[in-house]
Amino acid sequence: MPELPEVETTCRGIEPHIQGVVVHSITVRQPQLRWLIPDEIGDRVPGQKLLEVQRRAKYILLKFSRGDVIIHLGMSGSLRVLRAGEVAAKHDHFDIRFCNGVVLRLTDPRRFGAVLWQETDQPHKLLLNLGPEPLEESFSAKTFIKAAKGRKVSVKQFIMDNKVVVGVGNIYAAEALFAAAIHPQTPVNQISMDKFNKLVTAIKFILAQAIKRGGTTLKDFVGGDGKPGYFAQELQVYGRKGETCNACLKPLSEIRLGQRSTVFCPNCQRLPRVRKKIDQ
DNA sequence: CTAAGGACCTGTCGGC
DNA sequence: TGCCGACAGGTCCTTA
Repeated sequence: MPELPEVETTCRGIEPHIQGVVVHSITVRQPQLRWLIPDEIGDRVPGQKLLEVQRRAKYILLKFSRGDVIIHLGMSGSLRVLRAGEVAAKHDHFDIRFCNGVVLRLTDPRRFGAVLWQETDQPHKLLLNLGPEPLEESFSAKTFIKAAKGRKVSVKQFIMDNKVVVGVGNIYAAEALFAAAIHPQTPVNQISMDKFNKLVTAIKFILAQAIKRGGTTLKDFVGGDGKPGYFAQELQVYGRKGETCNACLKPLSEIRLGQRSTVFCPNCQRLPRVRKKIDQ
C-alpha cells in the first residue's frame, strides 16, 4: 500500500491525535520486522512528549527531544490510531500508547517494514544517503541530468532509485512515465532535456494529486479500516495490462524491469530512435 | 563506482 | 475443493 502519498497521508492523519502528548508505554509483540526493533525505544520513549510527526522519503519520524522513532511501512504496513484497550490482531506488531488514551498501532503482515530509533544529532544511516524530496523545489530536471551522468539503467529504475529522488514507487513511476510519454526501458543517458523536464513535472503533479486524494480519505483511515481509496480510478497504466490506453485506445503492454512489473503504452511511450553507428 | 539479483515475509489469486 | 506457483505497494545487501 504505501507509496509516498500514503505515507504523507498517514503522517497528517496521526499527528493531530498525538502531537504534544506524552508517551505512556511501548508494546512490542513481534520485534522481528525487517530489522529487530531496538530496545532503546522501550527504554527511552515512555515519559517523553511527542513534539511532531515528520516524513522523510517514506520514513515516518516521530520526533522526541531525545531522538526519533523511525517507522517504515514496507510493502504492507499501516499505522492506525485507536483507543487504548483494543485487542491486537495477528499482525499488530507494535504499539505506542499515549497518556491521552490513544494508541498508535503498526500492523504489517509481510514485515518488510521497520521501527528504528535515532538519537538526536546521530542520524540513522538509512536516512543519510537519500536523494531530494520530489515535491521540494530542489528537485528539478537538473537533479536528473546530474544523476544520470554515466549511467545506463532504464529510466524507470533510475527514478525509483532513492539516491536520485525519494518516494517514487512502482505505481507512480509507471504513471509518471506514461504522463511524460517516455518508454520505461529508455536508458537514462538517452533522455533529452525536454523529456526530463516533462518527467519531473509529471512526478510532482501526480504525487501532489495523490496526496490531495489521501486528504479526502483521511477520516476513514484514522477511524481504522485502513482502506485507502484515492487511486484506482485515476491510474492510467498501473495494473491495466492488456486494457486500452486512455490516450490512443491501443492495448497496454507489460514488461519486467528490475523484477518489477511495468505497464506502459507501446504506442504513446516510444524508445528514442537508435542512433546509427558510424563505424566506417 | 555501476548494475543485477537475492533476500526478507505473508496473503491472495489463477490455473489445473 | 485443494494444492502449487507466481506475484504483490519496498529497498537493503551481496556479488560481479
